[in-house]
Amino acid sequence: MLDIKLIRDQPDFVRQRLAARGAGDERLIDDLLKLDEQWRRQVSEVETLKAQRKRVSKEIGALMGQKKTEEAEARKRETSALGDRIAALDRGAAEAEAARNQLMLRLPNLPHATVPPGKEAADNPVIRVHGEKPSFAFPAKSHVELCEKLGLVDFERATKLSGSGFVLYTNWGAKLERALIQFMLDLHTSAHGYTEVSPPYMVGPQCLEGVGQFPKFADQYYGVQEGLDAGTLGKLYLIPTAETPVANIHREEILKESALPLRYCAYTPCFRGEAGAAGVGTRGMIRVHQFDKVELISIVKPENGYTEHEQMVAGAERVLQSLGLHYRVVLLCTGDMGFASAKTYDLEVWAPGQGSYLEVSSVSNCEDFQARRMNLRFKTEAGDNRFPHVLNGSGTALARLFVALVETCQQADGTLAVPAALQPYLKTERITT
RNA sequence: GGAGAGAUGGCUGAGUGGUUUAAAGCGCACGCCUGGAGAGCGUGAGUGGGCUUAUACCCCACCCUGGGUUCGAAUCCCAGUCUCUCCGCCA
Repeated sequence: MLDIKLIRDQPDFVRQRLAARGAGDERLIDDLLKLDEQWRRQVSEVETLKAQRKRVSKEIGALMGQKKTEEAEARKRETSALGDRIAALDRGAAEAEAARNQLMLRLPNLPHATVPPGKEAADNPVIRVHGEKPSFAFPAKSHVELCEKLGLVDFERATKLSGSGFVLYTNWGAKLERALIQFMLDLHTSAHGYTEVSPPYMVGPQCLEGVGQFPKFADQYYGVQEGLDAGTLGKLYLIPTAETPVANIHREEILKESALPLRYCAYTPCFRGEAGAAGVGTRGMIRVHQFDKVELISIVKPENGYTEHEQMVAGAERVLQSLGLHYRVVLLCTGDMGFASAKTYDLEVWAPGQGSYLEVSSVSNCEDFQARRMNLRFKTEAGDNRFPHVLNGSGTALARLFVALVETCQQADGTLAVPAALQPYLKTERITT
């Protein structure tokens, strides 16, 4: 959520920054200012009346105390109409405020000044490249073929269980998935200072609203119903990312300044409806309804937001480096950023069998956008309550990492050479049938 | 799922319709006192919003949430949420 005071004081600046994102949201600013103006007018009017009512009620109380019943009754009659007027004005003000807030919740974050202008993914500049594309003395196979030959994934039976977009890891595939999760958690908690948490996989709608997934993108997530009780539908949602529960851990709290920075690391499965994405990358496991991910969340003082951001990207990169994967870091342009983000880097890992880069991490500084929605604050030494910066980054997402790893590690004989970093977890140097 | 109890400020806890702002205690901050500390004394301190150059003044709202009754609600009425205890079921 943007700061209403910023919108009031610098509407042109806000319009300009929203326009840079290219979604046309800047047109909402006029409506919003109109509603805000209306709300403020009604509030100050109703508050005057409330002050009056309060005064008279006290006088009536005093008269009653002095047994001046007749006078008290007379004052009551005079004031009886006041209540109705207040109620009517209150209702009008509440409506204007609610309408204003609905608009506020639908406005995306403003891009940071260092975000390059652009319309789409093709406009994202590559910031750096790590390593080189591996070359093979044989034709590189796709992960689909490798996984089937080595029995790592059973695509057909996954479909039998849950339809398309689901993965059944089997044997070494399941072990590899688990090894990757544990390797990443260990790396972030021991080397990067994150505290491991294991959150609920179902959350209330307020958590989705808090991070900016609701209300605008409500059609992309799975709502849960308890048994046959349709009345419970919509009370809980399957998390689309660990960001949803973890960033909300301290919602509605006022943290001590000394508690910051807070750094959390969590493994969770992620559930995504991917509505409208049918047919796009559905082959194999590039785009699925359920995947595993290790997520990083930082809550920091605003002045430290962007150094934390760089540090978080470096932490996610370390995962790919340790696994010997070739990747590049991309800075998302204004038109390609997520709703809540002010600045985002994507990590794209090379998948030889696909002949393309796969997005395995997205690291964003949402500045105070989410903190405002969650009403998460910290109290400074001086006693002021301020909104912290909230950052999230994948560290990293599986399924796609699995794909890139399998395709990168393939050998001429169709087996996989396990990277040194994973050997302690898998207790083998080679994955064969 | 059944039965009961409860939800008040950072914490404990009083308050069942009014006459000044939610008593009191603990904890907290500052000051006085002291060589220093403690005790003691004094002062202050919540959150959001409106009005403002202003974190000043003034005003409004907030005693779990949402409705209602009333001139007036922490207090009365209705609905809901959550927590705790016991029972049942259960990994």
